[in-house]
Order: sequence, then C-alpha cells, then structure tokens
Amino acid sequence: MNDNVEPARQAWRLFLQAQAVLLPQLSEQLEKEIGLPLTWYDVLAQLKTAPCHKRRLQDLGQCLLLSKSGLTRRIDRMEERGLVKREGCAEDRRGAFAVLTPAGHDALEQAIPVHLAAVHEHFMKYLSDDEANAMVSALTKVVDAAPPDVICGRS
Amino acid sequence: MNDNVEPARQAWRLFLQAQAVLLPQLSEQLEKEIGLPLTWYDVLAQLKTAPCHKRRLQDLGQCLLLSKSGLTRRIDRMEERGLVKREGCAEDRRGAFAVLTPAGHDALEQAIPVHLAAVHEHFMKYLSDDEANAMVSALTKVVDAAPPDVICGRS
DNA sequence: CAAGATTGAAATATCAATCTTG
DNA sequence: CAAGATTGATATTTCAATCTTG
Repeated sequence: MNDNVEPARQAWRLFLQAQAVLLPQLSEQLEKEIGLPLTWYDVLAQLKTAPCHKRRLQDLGQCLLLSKSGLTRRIDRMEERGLVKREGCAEDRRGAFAVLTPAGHDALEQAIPVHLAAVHEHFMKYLSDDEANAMVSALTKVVDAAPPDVICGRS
Repeated sequence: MNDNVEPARQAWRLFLQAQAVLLPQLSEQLEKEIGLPLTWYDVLAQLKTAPCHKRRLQDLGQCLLLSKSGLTRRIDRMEERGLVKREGCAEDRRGAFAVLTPAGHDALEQAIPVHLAAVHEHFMKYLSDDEANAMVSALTKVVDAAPPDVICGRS
C-alpha cells in the first residue's frame, strides 16, 4: 500500500523538478543559438504542420494552451518581427488566421535541428524504450483526463 | 534504433502537454479553495521542512529554481500577507532568512491535504506501479544530468 | 573586488471589459 | 445575445544596475 503511494509521489516530485530544470535550459539555448524564444518556436511549429501554413487564432490558443489575449500578444510580437502575419477569414469575418511567412519558415528550419538535438541531449537520451513507453501510456491517461474547459475554456 | 526515437519523442510531447494542463489546474484549485497560490505553497513547504522553519533567501531561490530578484519579490508579497517574515543573519550580515510565521504554518497545514488530494486526483491515480517506477527511474536520470546544485523538492 | 539582497525597467502572462460580426 | 479577437489594467518573472557587507 505504501508501495503504491510512494513511487507515484516521487514521480510527481521528479515531474515538477524535471520541467523546472529543462524548460529554462532549452529556452535559453534556443534563444542564444537561434535568437528564437521557445514559445515562438511552438507557434511556428504548429503553423508548419497546418494546411497552407495557416491556422485560426482560436485553434492556436487551444493547442498551445494559451489564453486568447496571451496569443493575441504573442502573435503581435511575432508579426512585428516578420515571422508570421495575420490574415482575415473570409467565411467568418470575426475570425483571423496566423500565417507563416517565408522568414518564419526559415527561422523554424534553422531552429528545428538545434532544438531537437537539445531535447535529445537533455531528455530523450536518458529514456530507455520501456521507460519511454511507460511515460507515454501514463501521461496519455493524465492528459486525456483533463477537463475540456482546461484545454479550451480560457478567456 | 528508430523505435527508440519515436516513443521518446512522444514522451516529450506528452511531458510538455501534461505540465501545461496540470499546473494551471492545480494552481487555480488551490487558489480558490485555500486562497494560496501554488508558488507560495512551494515556499511554505520548503520552510516547513527546514531547521527552525527558516531558510536563507539564497538557498530558497536555488531550490525553487527562481532568480534572486524573483524570490525577493515573492517573499515581499508573502510578507505583506503575513505568511513569512524576514530575519537578518547574525553571522553574515549581508544575508537574510525567510521564516515561517504562525499564520504561514496554519495556511500550509490547511493547504497540504487539499493539494495532495488534487495531485492524486489529477496525476497520481493514473499511474500504475510500473509506470510510476519507470517515470521515477527515467526522470531521475534527466534531473541528475542537469546542473546539480539547484535541485530540491516540491510537495 | 566578490557575494547577498534589493530596485527599476522590460517582457510575458492573465482577467475583465470592449468591439465587431454572426 | 454569443463568439472571435483585441485592449487596458494588473501580476509575476527576469536582467542589469545598485547598495551593503565581507
């Protein structure tokens, strides 16, 4: 019974520590080598895999788990730097798209190998196959259990 | 070898997603039910386990992975609310301690069961024994590989 | 000068309110 | 009125500069 509680609690502690150690490290490294904040990388990566390299702001906010206004401002800053641009939506004129620009595409192409190498170096290389599979199966349950309003419903 | 890459990459994606979903949820819940931000809970928890319920600001910043000025301001806000207080250091008069107040101790005692229950509800209960052990072994390697002097614990 | 802590300026996030369109 | 997006006010964090003490 104690053996049930303890490993899970330890897993939680390490989960928090790992993200607290990893994210600043990866963020700083990408920023220094490519001049791209990790949060911008996330936006560019989403756009790259989207049809026509564009995506509704609404959708972007949801899949990046960012509030509406948070996304508005992030896109503002990225647009100032020419990495994305906004595009009105013809079918629903309330909406808007964020579109990848050529400069944004180039920046991402530069960033991808650097970032993936860093993720491998600091995270993936420490996971055995079994450990990776166990993490996938466990965290899938955790993420799927999150109420939809946590994922979608932020002002 | 290719089978090594994919589960690990998926584990990374889920790792990011899980923390993005979990932390706001736990934070909001603790804030609503106890009126205590999760970041303050972390400070109180650190102080509770320290000798005499006090700790050098320097040490706190390191184990909470917070910058010097970030900690200064967090302690400012908590001191305003009477949860901690500052205390000069006799041996090295440049330094200062953060000390748990009775009010801070009470708030933490209220918060602990609520927060632990929430962590169980949203995270721990989804981990089988094997999955928890795999996560512990994997994340231990990840955390140990990071710059070593900064690691302490949360909850 | 170096180390511990604080302060000012800037970055980035959120909530609430607002504007525009359906 | 509801939905998509933006704006204003506020909160928290970091970096660089500063103050104090060793």
